[in-house]
Amino acid sequence: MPRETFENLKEEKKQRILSAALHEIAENGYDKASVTRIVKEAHIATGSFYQYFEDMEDLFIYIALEAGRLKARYMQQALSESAGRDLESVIRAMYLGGMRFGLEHEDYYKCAESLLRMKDSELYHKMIAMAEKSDLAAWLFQVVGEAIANGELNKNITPELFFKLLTGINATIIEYLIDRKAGGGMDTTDLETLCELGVQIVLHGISAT
Amino acid sequence: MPRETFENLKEEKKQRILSAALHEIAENGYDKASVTRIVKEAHIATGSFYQYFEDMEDLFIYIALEAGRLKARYMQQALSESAGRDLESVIRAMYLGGMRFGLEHEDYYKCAESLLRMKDSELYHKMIAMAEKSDLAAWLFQVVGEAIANGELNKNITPELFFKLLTGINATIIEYLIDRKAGGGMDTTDLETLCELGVQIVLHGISAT
DNA sequence: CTATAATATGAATGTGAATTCATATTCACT
DNA sequence: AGTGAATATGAATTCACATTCATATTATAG
Repeated sequence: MPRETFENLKEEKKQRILSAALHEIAENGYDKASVTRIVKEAHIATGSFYQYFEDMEDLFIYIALEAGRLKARYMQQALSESAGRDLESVIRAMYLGGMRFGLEHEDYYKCAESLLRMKDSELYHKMIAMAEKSDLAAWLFQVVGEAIANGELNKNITPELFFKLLTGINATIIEYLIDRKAGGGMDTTDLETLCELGVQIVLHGISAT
Repeated sequence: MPRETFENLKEEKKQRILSAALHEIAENGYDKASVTRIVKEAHIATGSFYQYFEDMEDLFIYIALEAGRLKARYMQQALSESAGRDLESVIRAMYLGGMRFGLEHEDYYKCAESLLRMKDSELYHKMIAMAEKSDLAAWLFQVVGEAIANGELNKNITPELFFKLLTGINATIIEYLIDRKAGGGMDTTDLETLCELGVQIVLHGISAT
């Protein structure tokens, strides 16, 4: 968690630092992000950085938690727009939330991705723990448990593998989406279409439905 | 490509260096791998390393190419065991080959993964180019093209997204597999079962078949 | 056995980046 | 304005490497 001094900063400066950090980490990933470049881009002195954060790790934690909170809001929003609480609806909400978040906060998304790749760091475990405590996870757990009990799912799927596949497929689609956006060819209908595609692939695979 | 001196080394020493490098890169990834640690683990002098390789990048290239060749062999083997050349058979062969490779050469697999994450490096592009020239890729391309033309696939899938999903799902399952192996609970039937699960998920999603 | 080339070695050098620290500036309050 | 606390600054320090180099050892051939 950042020091008091950071919280006390004028909003403008705070944002300047935050977006420089976000940009740097999104671009270079967790391991190669450099304090030197961040302070240069934010137009603050090197020493000031350590006035605000213990060290690099401290900054990472701040950004990771922020990303987590932000994404959670998108998830809740999507879930509140959703009609049912059946497996398909919950997956759809999760995908829609995730995709909107990734598209509208590309930097946060990339930072989170990069952090989730560092499977050994404490930070990774903190983020996983946080995600597992969310309402969405609770719902998913319950709904998947029921679906498995009812024999609705392929009998070899474990809940653990299910989650990995679910998030993996979502990540694949979000990255595809981000690339498409960078390439220029994107309109709003694409998001809905791709989201539905993701849901259908999870449920019914790549075959024509 | 390594220097002559490396090729001239006694097989035992060559393997010692190679496996130290493999281990180091698998453990710490492309960016954080350290020459110092490699030479320590391989019991050679720092200077010797530069007798064998131009620099770190040179070593990476060597390992990446080696991993590519090794994986290609697994793919060919799986494909040669396979009956048909239809979409399902080709996907199954690809998954089986990938999973055996990942399981039997965890370090090579992890190195390749880490390299494929560095989307900007030249090495990344070299590896992609290499993969795209393979027989398997050619088959997949043709078979997917036909399936799309025949309306067998979900109409929103593009070949590009198809490949991302295919490799993404495979990677998810391989990682699940590696984790399981590390945890101890693994026998040979698991591989076949999980491979089939992967194929069914790609084709028909998570629903009971 | 000698001479020459090839290989091995690890201390020395150079680099880039994180972190600290002594000093300067600004702020908040009287 | 005056005073102490909070904040800002960037040069100095450390550190962990990669890479080089002068020297030592080993292999090869005559």
